[in-house]
Amino acid sequence: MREDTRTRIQEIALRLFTEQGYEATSLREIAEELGVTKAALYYHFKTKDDIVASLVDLRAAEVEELLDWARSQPKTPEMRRELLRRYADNLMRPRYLEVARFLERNQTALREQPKLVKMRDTMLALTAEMNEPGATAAERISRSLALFALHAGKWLTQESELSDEEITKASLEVAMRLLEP
Amino acid sequence: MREDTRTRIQEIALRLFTEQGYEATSLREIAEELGVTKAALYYHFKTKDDIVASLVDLRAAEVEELLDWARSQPKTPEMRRELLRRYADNLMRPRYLEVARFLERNQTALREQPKLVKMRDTMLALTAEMNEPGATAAERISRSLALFALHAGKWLTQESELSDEEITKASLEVAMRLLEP
DNA sequence: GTCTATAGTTCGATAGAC
DNA sequence: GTCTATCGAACTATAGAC
Repeated sequence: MREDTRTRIQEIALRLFTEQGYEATSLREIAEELGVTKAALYYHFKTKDDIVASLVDLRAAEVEELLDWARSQPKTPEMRRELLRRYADNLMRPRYLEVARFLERNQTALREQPKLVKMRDTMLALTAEMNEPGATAAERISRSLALFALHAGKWLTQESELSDEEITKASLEVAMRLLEP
Repeated sequence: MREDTRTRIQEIALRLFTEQGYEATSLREIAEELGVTKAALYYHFKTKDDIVASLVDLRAAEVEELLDWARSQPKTPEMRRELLRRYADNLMRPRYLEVARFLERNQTALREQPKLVKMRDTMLALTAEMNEPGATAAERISRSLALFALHAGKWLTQESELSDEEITKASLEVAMRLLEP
């Protein structure tokens, strides 16, 4: 049985938005690849922006869940390590990683998307949960960078002979070191 | 005496491309802000893409110079530290940093710009110069991330109460730690 | 060097038939 | 749910006058 059209639109849009950029991808292209006309897309999504919103939703829920968890925990070194582990686990899910990459690459174009603005706030709050009030500038940068290191490994994969697993493991290792005093 | 028009076009384009994105910025907007018509822009630059090329040139020269220097040096820990210092110094120049930010935010839209493709190769070669042949995955990621850490501090500045100097100093500190075994 | 004017194209979005 | 047909608006780029 075939996937429903709505999901297929999301898949194609996600790929094209990531490869070419949001603005550079027209609804005509998406429709053509799906084998329908633009008008059909408008049956499933109110606007082009609505497609993006539906993609953000795929990721936002998990990040917010992670923030809720972090806030329920004491700010200990072990909590920070566990936070990185959980974040790395999320990044392992294929669909999630694809959305993350799409969002990374289209920050400017989507800077006014309300759902994305909210998610950015959530991410910022997440880094805040990794720092005590008295943390130094180097500590703040270092710990924020730790979260980022988990993403960074992924784009190195493209040009490298290393396996996906090696990259994931090594990224987590580097991230963990950034937490150490 | 007024700045020449060509330079003013570059300045306005750089700002708008960074704020709104390359695709989202039309030549009409640039022309309006400059107080001329689109046609005037076409006198100074052959295409919209040509404006980008001229902006990339502002940065590419320094990165290539840095690569040449790195290749002339033995791959020692001290050479890597010195490389970070030089890279951080480059980032301090205002115009250079602005171009870096513009390029970061428009990677997808500009992925086929030949000058940018070349500069990406140069950056990749630069990270390669930071690793011995036998380096582990974690070392490779860590050292590549060190270069990136210098950029990362900059976007944290926006939301922080920290001064620019503190950020720069702290970023270099974090980057240096990423070089350590 | 800068202008007006416009060609040529594409876009997001809608109306209405089936 | 998908189609045809079309709209108004925006875009890049060019031609030619001044």
